[in-house]
Amino acid sequence: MVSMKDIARQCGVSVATVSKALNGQQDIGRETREKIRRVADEMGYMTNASARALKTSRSYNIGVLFVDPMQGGLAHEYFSSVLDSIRVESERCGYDITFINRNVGRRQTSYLQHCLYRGVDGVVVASVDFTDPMVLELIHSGLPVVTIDHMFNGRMAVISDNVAGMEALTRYVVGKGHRDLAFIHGEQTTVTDSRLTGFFRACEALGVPVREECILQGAYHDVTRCYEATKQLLALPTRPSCIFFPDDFSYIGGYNAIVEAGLRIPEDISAVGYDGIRLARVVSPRLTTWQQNTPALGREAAARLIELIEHPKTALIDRYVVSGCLLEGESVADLTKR
Amino acid sequence: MVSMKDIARQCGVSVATVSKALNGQQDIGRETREKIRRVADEMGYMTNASARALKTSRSYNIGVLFVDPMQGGLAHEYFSSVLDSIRVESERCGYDITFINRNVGRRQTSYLQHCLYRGVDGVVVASVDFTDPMVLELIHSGLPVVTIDHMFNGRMAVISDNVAGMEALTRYVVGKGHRDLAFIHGEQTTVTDSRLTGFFRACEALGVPVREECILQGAYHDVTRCYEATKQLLALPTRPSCIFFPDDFSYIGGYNAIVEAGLRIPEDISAVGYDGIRLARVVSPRLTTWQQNTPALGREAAARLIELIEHPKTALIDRYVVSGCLLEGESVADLTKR
DNA sequence: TGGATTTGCGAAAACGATTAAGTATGCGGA
DNA sequence: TCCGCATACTTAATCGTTTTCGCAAATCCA
Repeated sequence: MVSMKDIARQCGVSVATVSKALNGQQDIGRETREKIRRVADEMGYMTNASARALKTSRSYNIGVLFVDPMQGGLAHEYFSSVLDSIRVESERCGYDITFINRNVGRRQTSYLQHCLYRGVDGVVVASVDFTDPMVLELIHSGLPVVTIDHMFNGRMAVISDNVAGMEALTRYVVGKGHRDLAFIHGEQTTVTDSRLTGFFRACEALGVPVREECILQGAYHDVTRCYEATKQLLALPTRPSCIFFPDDFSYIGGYNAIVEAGLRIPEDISAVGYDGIRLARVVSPRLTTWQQNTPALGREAAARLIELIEHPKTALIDRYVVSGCLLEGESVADLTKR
Repeated sequence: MVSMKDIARQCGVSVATVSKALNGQQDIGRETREKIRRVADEMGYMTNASARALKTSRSYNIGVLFVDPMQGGLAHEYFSSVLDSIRVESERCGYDITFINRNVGRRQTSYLQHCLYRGVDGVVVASVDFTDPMVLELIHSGLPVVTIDHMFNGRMAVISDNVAGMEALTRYVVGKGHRDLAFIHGEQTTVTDSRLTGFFRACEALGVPVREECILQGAYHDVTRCYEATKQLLALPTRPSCIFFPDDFSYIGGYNAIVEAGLRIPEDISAVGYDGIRLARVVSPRLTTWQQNTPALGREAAARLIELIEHPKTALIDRYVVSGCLLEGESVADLTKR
């Protein structure tokens, strides 16, 4: 590896001069600077990130804590999409990302220790169990932190508008004339709570009664459980006219149950998902769903974190809400025209 | 941050002693070692990765080059699954992973330069354009490298058995009595070539003729193109009895075309995919496909790379083939029983 | 012309670790 | 008693940068 020392020797100057020339300091003559840069290029010089980080305490590395409760992990398009946009935005700003885990060498440590070990400049925390003490330790450690889809006092948060999104989706469905809704929700999490809130808020506002037996527990991304839940709903004396699924993927389970029962979507029963993953656009009939703006979610999280890292004094800590939009498919019947 | 200096002061020894005690060197007294370790724990000491890397030239960081030609990127479950298993295995061995990209600071560089910048100990190269000069530069740089699904002379490779997999899948289909096959393939890549080879090899061996008009170009992960290609196939004077799709996801396009034509799977026409992603198991009818062992692919790539890094003398460079397995669904009719 | 100021560069310390080489101590054996 | 040799530690150099301070030469102003 060619280092500044080599360039210095080649140019007949000191390493200090090389450093300053390469970093654009002002107290270097134009000619010297140009010569140094040219020679550096010719010799294929590249900064040594470790040395720089050691000296400056800035690694240009941001940690990403991304533990998914139910294995699957990146298999969920929602997560992989958010991760990818975090990566893209970080790279655009000159940062690399490092997955925060509990190993360093052959030992186990905490997430925070791993961050200290790598000297990350900040952390994006997403899709974890926000009650895990180790996660909380990290969040309250003083490191610049941005959380996704969860809020902490005094910490930056980027959140998807689950309440507003579900409220809008519900209003859309009701607007199509549906008055008997069923809701299969995911595991008990902040996100689930928000979506239920949005759902009930819309129903209440629009004067749509909700039957208790039509609110069922399913699970995100779980086709089997949603298949079961759907069968349960179809077996009711009076069938709901539209079913809300935890997400687009789990809708497949509902779809199967519905087809199996000899019913058609949307003629006999309507359905909506949540997420707006690619699958929703390609199934037939196309699924009506609420599209979360996952690219913006990741991008904003990274951008806010970097803002926080680079301008700790002026960056104001607050929550940033990312809005989604309705992805209208063909899975909701228009009852007003009948 | 508490450093070795702090521990040394606290214990009344030199930093050298602290370093050796913490790293398990032998020339330190038992009592001293224990005291130092205890104090280090109490003070919440953590190694500074930058300092260590600077001194030892080992970063315990492996680079992952993962550029997907057609955007989507991690959205493709195949890739995200491979990536995740690379990550898991690396972490198990005490390595972190860094995405290799072309930015450092606000400048553009080559992939190789980025690797030098971060001082990665080795690189896994997957899912890139293997003809890109910048990729080749990296592969031939002398850095420890493992490629996935592509082979270079003198470089370690982990590859999915596309030839054998497709051959086995084809044999299965033919075994079910199908004698008129259609094959929609993906873009021209090594992987596509291998699959076509496997397909034709099986057909030839089994004496199954293949009609020219039944080999069509589709695209991986592209529902629309496969929808079109399928329509084209269905419009033929005599319909093939089974269609091979580029992958499980693009099959959805074919499925839609088939349903639209008023045909049923597998009663009227059969279909198979490739990959074995989750979707294949949850659509109805379940898709018969070849399941690639993506967890093993990523795991082996990481394990081999680390072997190469840690034992450069003894690790033997070769190719490692990961076998998949048949994922039998309900999308292929058994014509032998008719 | 002479003093003040600016400009351009170098010397050296520091960041936090690792490691080769050196030193003090204790102990056994001849 | 003295040598030899472990044992347990310290000293000091080093990795590649950054950055403060200092200094000489050049330039400016009166």
